Amino acid sequence: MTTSTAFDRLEPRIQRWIWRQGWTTLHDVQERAIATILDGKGDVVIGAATAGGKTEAAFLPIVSAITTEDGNAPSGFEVLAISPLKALINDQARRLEALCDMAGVALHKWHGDVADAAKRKARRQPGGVLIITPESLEALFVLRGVELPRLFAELRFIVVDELHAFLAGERGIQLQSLLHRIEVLTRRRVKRVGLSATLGDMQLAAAALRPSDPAAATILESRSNEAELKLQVRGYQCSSALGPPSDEEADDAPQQLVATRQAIAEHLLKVLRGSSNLVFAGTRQSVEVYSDRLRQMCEDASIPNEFFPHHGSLAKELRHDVEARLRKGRLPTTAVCTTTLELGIDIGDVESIAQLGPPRSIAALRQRLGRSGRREGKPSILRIYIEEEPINAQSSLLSRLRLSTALSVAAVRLLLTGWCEPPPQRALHLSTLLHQILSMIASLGGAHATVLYQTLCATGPFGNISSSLFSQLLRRMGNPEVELVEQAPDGTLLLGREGERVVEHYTFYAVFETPAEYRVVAAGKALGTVPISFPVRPNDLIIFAGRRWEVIELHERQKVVEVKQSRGGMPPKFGGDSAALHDQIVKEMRKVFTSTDLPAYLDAQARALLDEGREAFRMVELDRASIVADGASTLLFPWVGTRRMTTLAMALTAEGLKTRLDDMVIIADHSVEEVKAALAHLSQNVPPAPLSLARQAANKQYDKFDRYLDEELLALSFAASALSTDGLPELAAAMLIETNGTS
DNA sequence: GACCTGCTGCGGCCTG
Repeated sequence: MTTSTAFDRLEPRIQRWIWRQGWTTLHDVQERAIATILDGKGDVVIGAATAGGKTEAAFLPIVSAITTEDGNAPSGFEVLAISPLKALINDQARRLEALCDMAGVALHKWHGDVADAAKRKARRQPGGVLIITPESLEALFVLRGVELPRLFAELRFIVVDELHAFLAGERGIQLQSLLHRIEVLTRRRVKRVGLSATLGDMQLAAAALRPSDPAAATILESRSNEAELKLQVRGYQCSSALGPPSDEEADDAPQQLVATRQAIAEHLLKVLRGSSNLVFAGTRQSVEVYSDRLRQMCEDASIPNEFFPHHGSLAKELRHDVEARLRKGRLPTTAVCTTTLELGIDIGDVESIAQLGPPRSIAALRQRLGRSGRREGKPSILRIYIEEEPINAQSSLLSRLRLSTALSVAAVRLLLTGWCEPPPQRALHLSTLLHQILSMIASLGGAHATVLYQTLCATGPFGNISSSLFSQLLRRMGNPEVELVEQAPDGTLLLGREGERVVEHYTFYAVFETPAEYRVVAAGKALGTVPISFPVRPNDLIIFAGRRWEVIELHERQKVVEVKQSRGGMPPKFGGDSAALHDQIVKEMRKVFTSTDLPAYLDAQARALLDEGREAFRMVELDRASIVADGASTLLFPWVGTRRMTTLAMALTAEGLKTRLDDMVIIADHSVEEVKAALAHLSQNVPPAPLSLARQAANKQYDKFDRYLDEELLALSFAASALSTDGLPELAAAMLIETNGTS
């Protein structure tokens, strides 16, 4: 440690803690973070891989700074640390305990599972570090508004863990709003430190950390070398003659799909057995199918099972068992999982990653890849498995294009260039703004409209809300049909009847919606939850938690499904929205089709599939045309992402066409000539306003509090978040030119 | 045809 000047600047007790860890050097990013956090005035973003020492990089200097400040017991929290998961708070607290202890700094964890007594104690004697979820912080604002100025009077640092998890979505805006409201009540700017995975442009992380002044942040990225990448894309296209389909699935899935899954499962068993791995299956249903199949195969071969399911609808205990087994690393363990194992939960290093089905987000793919090859000298291993259906002369063009194969190749090409999606463009977030208005009124015991606007919009994170739109929203909230707020004679806004009902319920604090569910219980033990929308009746057979069950009883009132072990069954359908594709990925797919190289990372079957796709692409001259007749309908290939596809389809609808949307294609129930006429009109005119397109869309309720908005507010919200008419005439024109160019 | 996250106060009962 003799060469480290950063080390010398730490408080002696912190230095002693470092010695005690047996560390001989500090990571490069830790060295730089110590200097930057102790010196600088501004914010800091620390970017490093999972387990890259980010937590220590932030907390060594921060704890050092608050110990040296004064010897007296503080009368308020000095550090506010926000984390997106309860499990991460527990991990974090475990890692920081000894450090804080040694430095004489208090450490309080605070989330829904923390005992009431500990929370009361923290409120009575606030000090040191508070680690908390956004929802629990929200609850503090709503329930303890009067105490907050005292609790945060001595605040010196705000740390946001897993900052990248807050980049998109309502939860991120909620967090920005809460942090801003803290600075409003303490009347000073508090230094923010964000800890993030290194994904794409780190300036975007700085903007999420402090939207009002991203330039004030210093960005520190870990310089650690990335591991070598070993990569394979494996194609599967089985006819029904191959593989023994399991009898139970045969009713639901086509025979060849069952055979394909069998072939993929056999390969997974062969290459993954004996080591620890993660298999990202894409959907919870697919997790259930594969983990059940793999367990069955182990049993049939009389070998111990190493394959376990992990997804958000499984009971906490079951998930913890899998995480602990991976972390301990004594037994070979493969988790078949959804995005639940993408975030920084400590599961140690794994040998390889498998991705079932084409990746739809490069950011997520990079995040997954970061889970393997972390040990010195070990490569990252990624296998992508693709299913395509058998084709014949009658098959549709969309099947013959082998879109899953092309998408996988496009994703790998982008992964290798280092590109990844930026977070989606800023939306209006009216649902969360409505929530924050209610929260502020509850917290302050009433507030004037100008204070709300000033705090949340003029200086806060809802900066793209005009004062007239804000008034429109407030009027709606005060509408006698809605009754969220009412106005006192002096103009102060108070909670209305419905407002009180909503705010007083404990479900108020989270800004995201969760569907109603049944709990699944076997012999008194919780297995997890299934959506209410999934029909279950007594005697039904289901696959759940990687095993097979029979439903004994359905307790409708308690929302409990009782099951017992059984044979056979179907996995539940969990539902969900479809994922959006970014422009860049679809653009890259077109390049994959028009180029001729066969990358070495494709196996023989995947090469054959890619060849077939390219052949189909050339046959209909998609390299020169974007509009293809397909029976009575016409297919449009704009080669743009979901957002611009949606906009184009809605613009065509406004031109009087009947259209449907697929991933890569718009299907119009019209002749090529009619489609061309509509495109020509779009290309020659000022694009329609997104709002007027949005007004014709059905089902615009997406977010938790959208149910309180009227049609016009919903249309505004939908237009801002789902549509983009930028370059629409040019897109229409380009599609026509290419098409006409062929004649 | 995708995924994930989170939550308070209080009444009632049991144990030492």
